[in-house]
Amino acid sequence: MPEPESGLRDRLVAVGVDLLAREGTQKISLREIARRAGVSHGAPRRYFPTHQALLAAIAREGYSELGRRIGPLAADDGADPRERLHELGRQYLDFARTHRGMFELMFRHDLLRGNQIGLRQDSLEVFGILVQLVERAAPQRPATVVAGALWAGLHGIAQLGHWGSLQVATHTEDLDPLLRTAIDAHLEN
Amino acid sequence: MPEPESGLRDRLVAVGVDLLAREGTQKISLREIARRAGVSHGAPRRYFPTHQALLAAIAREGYSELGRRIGPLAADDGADPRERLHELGRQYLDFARTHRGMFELMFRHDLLRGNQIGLRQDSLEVFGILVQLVERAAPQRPATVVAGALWAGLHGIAQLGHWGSLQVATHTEDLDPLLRTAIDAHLEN
DNA sequence: GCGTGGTGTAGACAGTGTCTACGCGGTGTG
DNA sequence: CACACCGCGTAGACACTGTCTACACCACGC
Repeated sequence: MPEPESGLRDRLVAVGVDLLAREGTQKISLREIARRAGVSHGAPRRYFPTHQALLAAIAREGYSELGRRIGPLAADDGADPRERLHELGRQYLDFARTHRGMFELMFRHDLLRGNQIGLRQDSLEVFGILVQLVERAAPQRPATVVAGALWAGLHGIAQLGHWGSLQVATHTEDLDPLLRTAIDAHLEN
Repeated sequence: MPEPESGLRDRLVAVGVDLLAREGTQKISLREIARRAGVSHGAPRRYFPTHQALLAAIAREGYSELGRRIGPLAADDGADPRERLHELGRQYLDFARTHRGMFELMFRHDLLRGNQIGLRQDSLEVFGILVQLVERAAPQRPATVVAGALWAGLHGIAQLGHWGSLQVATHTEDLDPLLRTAIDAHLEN
């Protein structure tokens, strides 16, 4: 339940996030969100021109949460950068596992056609942290390319792993060996 | 237009594939497919208990097409297995680029809950080819794990790359450098 | 010749996203 | 003070969706 003291806009987003986490992707229809927020189905239109715009706003909350998780890992204390990357990967996979609906929503292609600016920029912020860590862990390699390939690997592990396709590779639910393999591969040379 | 001499079942699938390629993901509703096949909206129900079942059948055509593309690469003539892997990667990315709707459909999570057997097995067939090539290219490493990580990387590049998120890493539409980085990383050591 | 079953039609139903017209309560201005 | 305005939300319509059910039609076997 969202706190009652806020504008309807924020309440709709909060209800959407909650509903998405609790009941899954197919429940977050415009009308259902409005219903749970206690308003009529036309009300959201004051703040979001379309259903997709509301979904995009909900997805941004996901990026924000993800950034909150892995942001601190960019801090430049003395910790081993490679271990940091491992931790980032674990956080990424854990987020995808515990927030499946949100994770799916965050990378829905159709959400971005109308919302090029917001969502893509949010994801770039996350990507920036990855680049920083790669720069420190493997200074001799082109950081952005390696970080890109690494992110792709991470994302693929999350996507395919929680789908069940990779169980034949790992013979277990645990994706950590794959994560380790991917990170080691990209940092080795 | 599909050939007229076939059962309705096959025609529905063919129309769906065509419609998906031509007009995108949101156009392949049950009723629209039925309309384009020239039958009433209730007809598909004779062959597919639900809309998702029809979509799953359409997705299987995608796996079949993908297998047709990369299947020949498993042939054991004298070609360099690493170059073979490159070619496989290019085919994978090209397929994802030229069949975006289909690619998206093939990995939709909600399609698999009701169709655990079919779709997942199709994807495993593709995975098997990858494992064979990895075995030949890097015999000293655990093939299934490396192949899994590699597939994840490939898939992530396709997913994120065609989304635009990775343009900051490559500064171009060309995903080949990323592909090369990923393959080299996983085979090196 | 007559049931019978496979095949497709057609209508109903609840639900969806979008659009439009309408209220209602406050704020400011003449 | 009266009045117009305006932000905010309501309510109904519309076309569309997926699913369910009852109903024709037509070929086939008894």
